[in-house]
Amino acid sequence: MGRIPCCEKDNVKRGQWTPEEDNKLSSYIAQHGTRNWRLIPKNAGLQRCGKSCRLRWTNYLRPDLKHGQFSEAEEQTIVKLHSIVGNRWSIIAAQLPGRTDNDVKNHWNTKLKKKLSGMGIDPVTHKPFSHLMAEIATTLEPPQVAHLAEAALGCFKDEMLHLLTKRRIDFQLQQSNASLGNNTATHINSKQEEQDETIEKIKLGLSRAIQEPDMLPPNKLWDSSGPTFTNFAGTCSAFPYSVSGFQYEPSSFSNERDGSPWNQSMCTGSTCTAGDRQGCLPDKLEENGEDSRAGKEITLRDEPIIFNSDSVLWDLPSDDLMHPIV
DNA sequence: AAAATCTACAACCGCACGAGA
DNA sequence: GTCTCGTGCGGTTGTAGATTT
Repeated sequence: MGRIPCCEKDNVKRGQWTPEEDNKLSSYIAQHGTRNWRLIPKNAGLQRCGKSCRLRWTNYLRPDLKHGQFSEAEEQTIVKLHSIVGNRWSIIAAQLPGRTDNDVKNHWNTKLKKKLSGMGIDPVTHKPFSHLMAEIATTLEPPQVAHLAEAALGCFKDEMLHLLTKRRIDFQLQQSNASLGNNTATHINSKQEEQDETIEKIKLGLSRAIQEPDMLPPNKLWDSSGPTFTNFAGTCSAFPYSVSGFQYEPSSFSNERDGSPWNQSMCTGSTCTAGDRQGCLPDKLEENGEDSRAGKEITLRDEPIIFNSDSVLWDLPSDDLMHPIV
């Protein structure tokens, strides 16, 4: 037997809410509270489904909501928490006062994912793409590695060319050239040179990541004792360590023990070993039982809850958390 | 100026859970 | 234990406005 619908779909209005509807809902809730969502539309004189009313209230009308842009601190919190809990938007939103899970989800999907990708970081694993490639490369035979490198370079090249030829960048280059008194021809030449140089740097960085044996110990790819992404980034300046207006905040990820800003983010991946978990976080969180909903205890496989009031959430001080994640 | 494309965000949908009968 | 109901959640879609061609 299927679930009965929450309302008769024929009789309810859908789509954008009007200011009048917002007023009706807000004033009804101000008087009567949010006790029974199924009854609220009827009693408030709205031709909406109760679920729609609940969503409208929780995501938009609630007086404690923030409606402005996400601050850099909020973005960093989202990135950090996402690297730990994944797409558990309600958990992430609980740490951001005035933000809803829908807000956080939308912001992640529209902006943060792209920002991370633009920084060469996989938004799913939170690992640098180059290291993912290198990790894959360790499982391949040398001829296959060559093909992989070719394919990766193709992707990088297309992406970089796309980015570098964006109108906005042209405009910025044009402005800087204009201020130097350069003409259009030199502008185009310098842009082409910059593309070529960038591609060469990508090639160098990727080949190093794949070839350097020390860089990727077979069974402990992200070991804190190994070479760091900082080193890699140092050899490949085209790989953006920070992107205008946004940083992956190496300082807050910084592991005092080895000075590597990236090791902790690397620990989120499937290759993170038990030893690596000291001071970093698990590759995957496992919940007690099958429930993956907010409010449940989150545990490491055999380890105690990682979120307690004294513990450090990565390097996010516990004070930064609005609500303990349990 | 108009069409095409992109972006951001609101809203919807279906599934799952917990509480209570 | 089972069923119903209310609610929470995450994924997806729709769309208005902005930007680019």
